[in-house]
Amino acid sequence: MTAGAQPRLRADARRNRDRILVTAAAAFADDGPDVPMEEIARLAGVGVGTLYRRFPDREALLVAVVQDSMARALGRTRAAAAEATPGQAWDALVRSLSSPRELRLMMSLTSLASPTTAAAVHADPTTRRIRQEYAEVLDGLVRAAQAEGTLRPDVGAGDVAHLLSLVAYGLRRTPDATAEIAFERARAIVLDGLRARPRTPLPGRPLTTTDLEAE
Amino acid sequence: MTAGAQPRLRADARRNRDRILVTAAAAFADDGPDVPMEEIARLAGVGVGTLYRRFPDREALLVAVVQDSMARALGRTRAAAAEATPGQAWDALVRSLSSPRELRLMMSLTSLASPTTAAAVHADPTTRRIRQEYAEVLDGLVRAAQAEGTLRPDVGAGDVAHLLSLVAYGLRRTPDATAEIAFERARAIVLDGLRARPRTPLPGRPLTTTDLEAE
Amino acid sequence: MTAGAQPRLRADARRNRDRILVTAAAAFADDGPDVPMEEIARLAGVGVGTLYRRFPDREALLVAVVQDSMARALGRTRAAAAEATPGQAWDALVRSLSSPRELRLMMSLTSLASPTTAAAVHADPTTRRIRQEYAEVLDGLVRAAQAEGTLRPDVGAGDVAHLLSLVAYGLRRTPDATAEIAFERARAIVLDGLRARPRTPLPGRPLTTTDLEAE
Amino acid sequence: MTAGAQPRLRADARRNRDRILVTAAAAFADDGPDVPMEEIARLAGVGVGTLYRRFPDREALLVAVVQDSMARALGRTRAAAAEATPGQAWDALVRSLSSPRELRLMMSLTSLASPTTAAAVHADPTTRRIRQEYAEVLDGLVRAAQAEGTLRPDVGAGDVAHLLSLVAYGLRRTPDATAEIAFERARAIVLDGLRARPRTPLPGRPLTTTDLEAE
DNA sequence: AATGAATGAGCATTCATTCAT
DNA sequence: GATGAATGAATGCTCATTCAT
Repeated sequence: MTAGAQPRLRADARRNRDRILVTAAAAFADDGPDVPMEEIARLAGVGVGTLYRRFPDREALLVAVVQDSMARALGRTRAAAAEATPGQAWDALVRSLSSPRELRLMMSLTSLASPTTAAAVHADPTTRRIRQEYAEVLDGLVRAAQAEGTLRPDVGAGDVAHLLSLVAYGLRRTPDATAEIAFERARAIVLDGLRARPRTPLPGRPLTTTDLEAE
Repeated sequence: MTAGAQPRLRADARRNRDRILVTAAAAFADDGPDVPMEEIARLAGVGVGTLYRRFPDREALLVAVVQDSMARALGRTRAAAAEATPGQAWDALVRSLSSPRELRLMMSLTSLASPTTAAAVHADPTTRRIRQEYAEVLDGLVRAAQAEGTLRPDVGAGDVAHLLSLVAYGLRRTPDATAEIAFERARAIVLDGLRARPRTPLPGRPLTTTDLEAE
Repeated sequence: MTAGAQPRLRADARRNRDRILVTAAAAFADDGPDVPMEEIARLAGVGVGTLYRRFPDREALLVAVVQDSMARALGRTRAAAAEATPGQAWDALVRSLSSPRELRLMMSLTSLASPTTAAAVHADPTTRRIRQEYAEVLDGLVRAAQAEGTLRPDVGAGDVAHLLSLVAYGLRRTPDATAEIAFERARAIVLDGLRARPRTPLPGRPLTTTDLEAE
Repeated sequence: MTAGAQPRLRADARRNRDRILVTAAAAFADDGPDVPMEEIARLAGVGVGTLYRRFPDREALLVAVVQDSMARALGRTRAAAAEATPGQAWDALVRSLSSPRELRLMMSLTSLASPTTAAAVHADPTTRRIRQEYAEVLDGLVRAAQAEGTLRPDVGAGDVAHLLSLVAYGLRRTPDATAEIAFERARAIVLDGLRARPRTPLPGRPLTTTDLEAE
């Protein structure tokens, strides 16, 4: 699932690396890109030294987490595209956004970190490659959906990616019923904005501003 | 302009306070919620001591900046609502989102700062009051727009606020032509999703994923 | 005595700066260029923060100490040169080496620190200037001594500086009677090697290897 | 070549030990006594584990390197003494200083390392023994040279050793033509200071201070 | 025996905040 | 009131050393 090119690690080292990655993703998601490295290590149940042996500094760790996250999102989108029977591109598009926490993590890590770090993520070759492939898959879906007449013809894959990531970003950190609903409603409205013709009923009931107050 | 309750400051002190507030807003917007206090002071042309005399700690400063920002946004929305001739509620809604950098700052300061700080912003009474008034105004606009048949009837002010803030959030830190276009297109699409019936042509040309890569 | 160009410090800050400089010189001399910054701060009776406010990092501190030391040595040599009545250049040369601990510190800090740091010391403009002036004064003394026939004509100021610093380096860290004698004897022998003609009796008694064992 | 008392190692282990020793000597010479153990291991082409199996800690390694170096220097001096035909003690003395990098390494490792380490080197029995034998050989040469009238009678082996090591120390880390010349000139001057009577022409041309600036 | 992974203590440095001038 | 100096807690990172594979 990961995209690194490490020459092959000893089984236990591999296990540690993975544990660190998972823990770091959660920690970043919960506390932002500045969580103390020591806390990540503690949560992963390893010493700081181990953390630093695998990831030379915070930036490297962050890049790795983003890579992992992007790779997973790419996998999901690819799968959705592959399953799409002819005339079902729209559904594939919708499904490609179906587990948005990944997207949210990517976005927040990329855009909230220091400009330097953001640039590092951007410049990383593996990251570039994944983004590239992601763009291709999405582009295919967009054209197909436009061909089948479900997606409005005046948008591009960039618009779609932008909107989808914004919606994903709307997910609050704390998983919470209202947040979930707010997310689904926002998704539906945006999809409606993207759709070529019809209009679907929104789930749940209209949200009040108070609904959003719960953090 | 500000919403605090300071007893009344000497003219120069007042000037200092305002300068700090403006500088801090810019600094937070540019470098995130962790800019060193000393840098803010330097940029504002005062000593740290002065900064701390006005704002007992970073959190207080942040809260004040958010307050200021929200107050301004509320003012704008209120004005838009007031000007709205009957049958023009939709336009008022659109205009209420017309200077989105304010919104973006509010959002990022509120949601990106540490959970503790976010909670502090949330709990602050002035902040609560402004949010409350904001909700009322927005609610009025929403109902009016739905009455006049321009806004879909199954959404609430919460949905609208949520979506508008997401779109605002999409503005990248660096002001950049593509980012601007991306923002306007996203806004148009979302508004289309919100609109009761018609459909408007999007500005610019369809974005490719590559368009978004710049930054 | 110092060569910095600070715009003028508050009296207490100045006092602190000087205290840090003196303490650091002693600490470097005793424990080498790697003494913990915290220990230097502690010895100087200030917090680490204060140390870092004056000297942005270890390298800057080291450079400042070397500068200070070199400036002092230059002062001494200049004074010796100025007092030299005609025909007394040799004595001036000898006196310029009369408080060699300064020299020893300079040497060890310059040559024992990491190559990077050594380069930094070397590149520092103030350091360059002092070295330049030092070279000029020494050169004058060398020519004068050769003119008066006391210094062998086939050496240059570079040779003299090299030898004097080596001899100075021979001083052990711990001030100790034998080390003192060893230093004086070595100086006498080297001066004899440099002298045009005569030969002077060495002070003290012949040293055995055992004498040098005391560290 | 080494002076340790290891019970007898398997051939490959022996090879490893020697390789480590040689590599460590070079690394210490190049980067000072603080080179990371891991780097030494890497340079020697072994794992850290192996390094630690042979030398329980950094100090032990350092002591071993110094021992090796001293043993080699002793060997050379002994050979010089043995070859000395009657009336040639002076030349033997001179030749004993002929490969000074060894000396330089010994010196810097002994005197630049932390006081603790220096003490350890000092206290080590093998080291003591070698130093003892070295003192004896040197002492013989000194007396012989004084008997044949080439060495001034008022110096002892301690003086000679002190001066020779200082001169050796003058060699800069980077091998460099000017440094080489500076070393040779310094040696000649010191020897002149030690010589009973005559005076030899110095090699090369007089050095300027600028000559020494390189590095 | 060799390897290289894991550990954690140690040190450099930064920055929020307090306080003397 | 303003200033900027001093403080020290917090955190990133390195590296000697130990130990599982």
